[in-house]
Amino acid sequence: MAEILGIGALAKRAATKVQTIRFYEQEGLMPAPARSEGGQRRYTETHADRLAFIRHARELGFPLDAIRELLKLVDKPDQPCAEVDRVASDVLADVEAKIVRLESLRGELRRMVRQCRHGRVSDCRVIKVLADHTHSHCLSPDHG
Amino acid sequence: MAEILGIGALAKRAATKVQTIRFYEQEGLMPAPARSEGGQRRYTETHADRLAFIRHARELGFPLDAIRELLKLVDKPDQPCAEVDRVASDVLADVEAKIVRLESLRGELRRMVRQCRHGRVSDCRVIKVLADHTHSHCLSPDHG
DNA sequence: CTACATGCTACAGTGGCTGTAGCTTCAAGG
DNA sequence: CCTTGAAGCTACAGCCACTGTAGCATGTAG
Repeated sequence: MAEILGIGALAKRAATKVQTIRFYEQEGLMPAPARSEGGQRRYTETHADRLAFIRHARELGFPLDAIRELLKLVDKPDQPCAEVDRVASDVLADVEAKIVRLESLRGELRRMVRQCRHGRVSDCRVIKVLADHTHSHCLSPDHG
Repeated sequence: MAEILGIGALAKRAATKVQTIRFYEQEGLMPAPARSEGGQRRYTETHADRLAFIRHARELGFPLDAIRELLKLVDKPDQPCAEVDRVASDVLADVEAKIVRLESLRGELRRMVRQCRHGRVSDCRVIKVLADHTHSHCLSPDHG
């Protein structure tokens, strides 16, 4: 154990790109690792764990700012986890809001596409709906 | 009728920012309008209609490239509208794919937040799930 | 004629990477 | 030991669709 990893090996483990790891370091999400004599980054298991944490959080929709906050909290393990809960709940609320909006868009788009009679552009329902500045075709006009 | 609009008035009508209109002109979505003696943009109803079309399409999730394509098609009203239909269907498919992904994320996040026992950070389920590199807590590990 | 609002261009910043150019270093084979 | 090719380095541009800012010029109402 206590394996030493080059940036490429670390990237492969976390299924990321090399540049992404350097970007996280630049952004303060990953700590600057030791360097070889020639100046190349040398990582440990600790780094691999941290990168896995970041990637998993990203996959779940946490923005980098939220992840930064979580990483700070992880270093204070005796504090209550209310803050952690809040960060996760914020991300959840954000995801839920996005779903609501996208479902509304899906409805409008489906109706548009369904009404298309496959005639000429001049008669196309899709074009007509899009050109309709009054939004009178829309079920809810607040998709803006 | 045939009202002449300054860029501010046009922006207000379309509920956009002034800069957005200039950006659309730069991107070739809005035609360059006439200018006043002093060099300020002077718009007509035609411009207002075109901007409304662009905004409505944007609200429905059409990317600018798709809108560019639609605007070209609008200028050929005698062609069949299969292309229009395809562009709209692509956007719909994109929206549907995003919904599927977000619903999966919502599931993971809800389970994470629900399992939080509101104790110490060191025991926090949210942190544990995120730190779990094996994704064994996840219903579907392919949220990446 | 004087304010003050509006408009102009040009450019930087957003988020989260990704790609490129032009170098240097590393590791394996001969 | 030497070469070769992969991998790494820094620094910067690009993606999308805007948004904001700086530093001026113009337009309009009183």
